[in-house]
Amino acid sequence: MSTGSRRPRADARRNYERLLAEADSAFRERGTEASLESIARRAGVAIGTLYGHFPNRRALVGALLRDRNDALFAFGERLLAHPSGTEALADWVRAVVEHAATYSGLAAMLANGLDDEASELHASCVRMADIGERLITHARGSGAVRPDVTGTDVFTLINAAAWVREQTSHEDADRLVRLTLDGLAPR
Amino acid sequence: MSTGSRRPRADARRNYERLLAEADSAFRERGTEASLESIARRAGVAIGTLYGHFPNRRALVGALLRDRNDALFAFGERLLAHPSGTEALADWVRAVVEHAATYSGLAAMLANGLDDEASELHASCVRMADIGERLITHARGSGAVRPDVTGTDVFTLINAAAWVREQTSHEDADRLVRLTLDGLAPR
DNA sequence: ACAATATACCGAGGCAGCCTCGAATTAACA
DNA sequence: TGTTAATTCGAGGCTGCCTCGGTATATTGT
Repeated sequence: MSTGSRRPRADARRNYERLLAEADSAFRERGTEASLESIARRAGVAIGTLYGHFPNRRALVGALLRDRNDALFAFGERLLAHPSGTEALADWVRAVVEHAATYSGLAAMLANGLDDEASELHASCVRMADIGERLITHARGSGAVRPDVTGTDVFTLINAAAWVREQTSHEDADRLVRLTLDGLAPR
Repeated sequence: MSTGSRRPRADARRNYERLLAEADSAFRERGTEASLESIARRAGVAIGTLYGHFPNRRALVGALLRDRNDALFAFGERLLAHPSGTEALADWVRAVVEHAATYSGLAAMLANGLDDEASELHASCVRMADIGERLITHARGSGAVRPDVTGTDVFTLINAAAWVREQTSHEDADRLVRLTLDGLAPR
């Protein structure tokens, strides 16, 4: 909210943090569609203040995800060195599904994030897709994956599984992942 | 809206039909979350009238789906006689995904319909799951499907693919279906 | 044709949520 | 301690959900 060279105001910083904290718990409890007004209320701040810090819902979600995303990407990079391409791929899928499960509604935001250039989450989605792509290449090297399978397929599977997990259960999502990953193998 | 033994009022019947027609086009254009007030407006009817005919959104969707559901189930029953269990299963999955794609948001309603006893769509979901179950058994007979694959897996795949189709594209959904169906086969 | 009556319609109104904007406040700095 | 730019506040306009009491009218029996 500042541009000049002054030190950022203490109240602004405090409110920013409070908003993040309340948003996190609201999103965990009620999903990414939780009321922004109630978040502001619980943070002890007027609604205008919330909008001052975060122009829209996506910005708020994006800010909350930044750290977690970094950790996730780091994990993905490490997986590229995994001896088994198949296992690395499976671990990646499971990790991202787990990640996407923190807030219900997140799967939809991620699925759309790839197209929507304007989104804060766009960069993260691109990064995720890229890691998936490289893991596929890696797995193909071990001959464990069909030649026609793409990074998009992995991204799709991840989003689908995350959504299933939101809608029904961990177990159903896991079964879908297992079955589909099996489907990736050459016949 | 009537309980007695009188002949149903002509205006009521007319409004009912108009509401259904407008709801159908609104849901096609804007998904199942389209504004009910705008549907009433476009049907030339007051909002209270809409609620008089359909106590809630689910009832409206349910009424719209009734015919299509019947056709779908009939198709499913016919598939049980298909010589190839695998093909029958694939055809079924594709048909239901197609069906669920008519309104965006429908995939979520179906995914929840299985649990939610109160829902109008509950019966349809049960029926769909049942047909899936029988098709799996059928396919297992031809040795084309692993013994541990369940009807729930099929239901999950269908919902997931329908959702992907809503969110991204026909193509992505198709690829997910193909890959996962391949994963059902014994190794 | 005309009541009588059940049936259906209407739409104001209460509630919640989104988002904006001008006025009021206040932290940082000199 | 005054100045100033940054930040906060919250009323208000908008849309949408849903209910309910009052009103209109289609059907029926005469």
